[in-house]
Amino acid sequence: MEHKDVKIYFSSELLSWYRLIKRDLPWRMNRDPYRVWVSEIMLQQTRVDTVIPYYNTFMSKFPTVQALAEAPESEVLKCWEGLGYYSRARNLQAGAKEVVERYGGIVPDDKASVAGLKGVGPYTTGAIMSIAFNRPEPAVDGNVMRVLSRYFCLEEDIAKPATRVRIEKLAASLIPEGAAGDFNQALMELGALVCTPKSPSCLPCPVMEHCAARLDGRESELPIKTKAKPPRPELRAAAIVLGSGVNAGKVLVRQRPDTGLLAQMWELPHLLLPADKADWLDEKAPKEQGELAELIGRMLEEDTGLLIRPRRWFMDADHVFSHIHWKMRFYLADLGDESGAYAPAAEETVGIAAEAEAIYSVNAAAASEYKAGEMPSVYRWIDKEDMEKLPFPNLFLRILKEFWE
DNA sequence: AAGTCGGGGGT
DNA sequence: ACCCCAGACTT
Repeated sequence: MEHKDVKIYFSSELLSWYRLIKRDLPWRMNRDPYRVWVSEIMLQQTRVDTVIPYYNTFMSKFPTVQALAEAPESEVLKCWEGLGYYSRARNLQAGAKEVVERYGGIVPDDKASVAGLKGVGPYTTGAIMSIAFNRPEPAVDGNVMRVLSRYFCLEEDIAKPATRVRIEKLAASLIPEGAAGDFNQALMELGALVCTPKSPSCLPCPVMEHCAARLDGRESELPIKTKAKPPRPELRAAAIVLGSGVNAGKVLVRQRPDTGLLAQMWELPHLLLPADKADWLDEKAPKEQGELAELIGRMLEEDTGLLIRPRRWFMDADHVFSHIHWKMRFYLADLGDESGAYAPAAEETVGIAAEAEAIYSVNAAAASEYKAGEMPSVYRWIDKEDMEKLPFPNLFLRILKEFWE
């Protein structure tokens, strides 16, 4: 069969298949460009099943572009809590404000305008233009690169940006007349349900007959993708500081800086330790816990002006981001008097070693993720009800929930 | 081109 | 454990 016919076969069979079996998803209720836009932002690097409940909550809380544009940012972030990549939420709201101010609250049927919105890159531009407006623009995500790599037996590394650009041109050439939205969704639906990353199920595939990778018996070898570097480990000491007096029953939390990792989210106060102190978090070296506890206490005292006394170990927790692996140790602390001290087991050594002092001064200067002069000054005492209002990343949410149970 | 940005589910 | 996910942005 001619190459041209292999392409026509692919497009036509895939489109028919999609129109028969497509899933009934909340954002497919209609083609409201705002609904499409929100769904595509949420779906960036996030699975459909994860997004669905967030999407429903988000749309009921912010049903229109105007509603989103006018909402307090903390409410938007709270709706995004646990979904990850929080800059998506802030960029989405910035985009909503731009649509209100520049386009009268109507998402423009114009590629350049859509592409100019914050958080909207090449994929999302194509998705919005094709799904909401049925414009013949490609929408190439991980699914599409995988499906097309296999069907056409492409051996380019899909981790390279240049590959996506090339596949975009191929994808554009496959769009059937007048069916851009359905076809682009069909490609992704196939990648999500049939042509999956591992062990693709070729038998039910609507285009298996002319799939080059399958005909070569290489469907499980494609696509080719260089693997990512493993996340670097970071050791962190954290504290759950219990309030007293008017703050009895409350815990000290702080808001992160407005840029960078977990920007503007709330967290329990913590401190980065040098990488060569891995044994400090080794449970086989409990004698070091006194030093670690004193360290986090002193950092918090300096930062808050409060007299903070770590009392005992609470729990250890690991959390893995894409590029960092946090190994955390949490201490319970309170606002003790000068006589208060960390209460170690009998065999533990209490006191602050010279080494610990050195680490502390490094951290206070610049060694944590906070640059000098950017230490978070926003501390707050919260109870369980306050926790429901402020946005926390999941790692701290889990600790707080465990603490209050 | 490489690094920065979350978190969870599948295998 | 490792992989990937309806990617975008910064350097």
